[in-house]
Amino acid sequence: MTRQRPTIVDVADRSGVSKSTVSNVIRGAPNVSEPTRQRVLAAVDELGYRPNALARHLVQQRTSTIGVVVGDLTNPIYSELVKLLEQHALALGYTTMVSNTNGHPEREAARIEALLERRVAGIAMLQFSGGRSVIDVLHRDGIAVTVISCFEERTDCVTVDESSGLALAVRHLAELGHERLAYVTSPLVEEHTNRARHESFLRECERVGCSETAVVTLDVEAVLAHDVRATYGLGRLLESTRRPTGFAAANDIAAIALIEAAERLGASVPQDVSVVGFDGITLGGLSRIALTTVAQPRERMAALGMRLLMDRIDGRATSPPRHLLLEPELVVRATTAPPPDTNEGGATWRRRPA
Amino acid sequence: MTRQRPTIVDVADRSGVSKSTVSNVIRGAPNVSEPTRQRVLAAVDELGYRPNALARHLVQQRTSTIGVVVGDLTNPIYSELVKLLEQHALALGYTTMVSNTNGHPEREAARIEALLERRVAGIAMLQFSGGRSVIDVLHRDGIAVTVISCFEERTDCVTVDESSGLALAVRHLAELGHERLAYVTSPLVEEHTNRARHESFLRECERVGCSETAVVTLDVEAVLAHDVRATYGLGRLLESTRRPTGFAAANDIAAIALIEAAERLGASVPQDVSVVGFDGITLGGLSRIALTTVAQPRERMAALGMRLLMDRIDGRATSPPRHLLLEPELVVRATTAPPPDTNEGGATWRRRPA
DNA sequence: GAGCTCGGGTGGAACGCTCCAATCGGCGAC
DNA sequence: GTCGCCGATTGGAGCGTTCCACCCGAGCTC
Repeated sequence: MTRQRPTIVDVADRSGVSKSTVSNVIRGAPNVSEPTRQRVLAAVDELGYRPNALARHLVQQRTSTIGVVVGDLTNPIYSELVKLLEQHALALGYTTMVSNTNGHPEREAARIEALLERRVAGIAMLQFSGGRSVIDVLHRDGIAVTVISCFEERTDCVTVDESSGLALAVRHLAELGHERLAYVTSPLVEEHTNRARHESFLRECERVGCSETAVVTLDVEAVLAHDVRATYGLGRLLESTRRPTGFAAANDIAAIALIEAAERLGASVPQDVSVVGFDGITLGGLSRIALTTVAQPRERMAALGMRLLMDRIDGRATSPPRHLLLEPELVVRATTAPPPDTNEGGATWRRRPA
Repeated sequence: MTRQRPTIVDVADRSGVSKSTVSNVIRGAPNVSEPTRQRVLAAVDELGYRPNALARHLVQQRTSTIGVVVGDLTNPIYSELVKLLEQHALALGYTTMVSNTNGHPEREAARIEALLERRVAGIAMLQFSGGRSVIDVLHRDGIAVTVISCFEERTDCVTVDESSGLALAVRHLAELGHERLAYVTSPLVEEHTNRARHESFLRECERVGCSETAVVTLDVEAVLAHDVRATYGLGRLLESTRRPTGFAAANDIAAIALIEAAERLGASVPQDVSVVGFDGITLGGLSRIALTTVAQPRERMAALGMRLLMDRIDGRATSPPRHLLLEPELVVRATTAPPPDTNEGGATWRRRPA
């Protein structure tokens, strides 16, 4: 730590050229004779010189860093998306700076501020913690933004068609014979997205002629932490004689938490209760889980999202926001089945004694 | 994009003070009179001024960014660790820059290079993709480094005591009556770590008097993608009459993949085969998985790791690397049971016809 | 009233780079 | 022999900050 880091002039001195020439060599500019190049490269090596990106970016007035803002890195759908985005960014010569907001609005605002101060070239938002007001901040700044995996009117975005996604889920349940459906969500699902998905759920319920619906909000973390209080609400719902038999979830994690909670309450999935997730996380494919779900085309979303962002950064795209809507796909596995036969006089399921 | 971003001198001009005073206000330096402060703040607001961290960091010769290098962000244990690390960093006034290497050595080298060019204050390594040679690069650079969740002699590190972890797993299986054990790993587990865990496994097997051991290497991604070829090796092993009945895995994901593969081959867990994981990922607690595992104390690891790193960054810690060894904890759930009774003449399990 | 202190404020030299305009030496053409 | 010409090389301004040394004037002490 004592010794100073070598700079471009140290390299210049050592190789007997000007700093401009060193710069030319480093940046691979043309018009540098081969012998000079070699001499410079040798000096770079001997001194252990490493260019300072801060200085470079400062003078160039642009960075090659892209900010990625995500609400919950722990949710596999997001960690997978982040991974893909990083891959694409890297291929385009950019580095990503991932910010996890943990669902805290203040944290989100702070992280975005930090990204802007660092003059990132663009920002990919995967989720909003503090609602859409952050969009105003970003707009005012004039920075390139792309929203991925949830719809946003005012910026470029690439999402799955949520209403058709929920429609797939509801129709699947209806076709199996379910007549009383419920929408499952968690506090971690951002409000706006949640509302959109819930509305789509209701709309499709109406369309298939299902008039009885319910909503379950599960505290996913509490359920996974085996906190019994987290299942009270669901327990009450499942005890009613006209309990829902089909559940469409806002995302796979909520669906998995629902299965966990339901089974802990003594109901079996899919015999007593059917569950459809939303996202298509890899772990849902495990045969022990075998989650029927509405899968999002992650690879395409990441690729297209990065493309939109690049278009903005390069100024290729102009004012009107572009919205890309992809088609989701229903993946039928083993958490859905026909509802229990209720003709024999009421629910077949009985709450397991505590 | 057309208008220039306001700089500190724009603010100075507008508020009628020098740029030094603006700087003092922004940085919250003392010796600024209240009226002046207000005037400057007003100008900041009107112009939408946002300080440029690049310039600041350049002149200060240090950044408030910490690099986090991780092999596979998709593995829950790592995404959870990254999340925790980011949280701690944020609390200390630092921002993290997460780099996923996807297990590619060249990618890892490139990402570390990018971090160093950006003059990060320190680097937290969660995993090595290209082996430990990167440590040399980091050492030569003289940057603060802390390795978290895998042991590294030459730098500060905080890990779980792997040999005692594997010992817990093996002893648990032995106590249940298993006599033929196998070690399960995947190509994603970094070589060094893998070797250490395997050796610990063998050592403890010997200690408990189990002389028959085997190794299974599962391509986790292929198993999850339902690629039958990925289970061939395991199938052959399970067909042998002296097949192992207890499996200790290098990590939870490998354990889960083993369960998946075994069950697809027709074996039941834990009736035919017992499995112990390593990591303690949250999803392992789902009752449908109920993975018996050796849990790492993630929170403590992240907290201590960040502390070690900060000590280095602030120059508080001096030369000799500090190694923190935490005790892992055995969490017994439902993937382990006594071995099937083999006294009745051989394995009870029979391969499910294809 | 001379000398001091002290709070508030300022000028300017860095920080390490890029990039533009300018320079410099051959070298072939006239 | 002089004149462009052209490739290789260089000086220096500037990117937006921080921070140190300095300045200024008001109030205090003796």
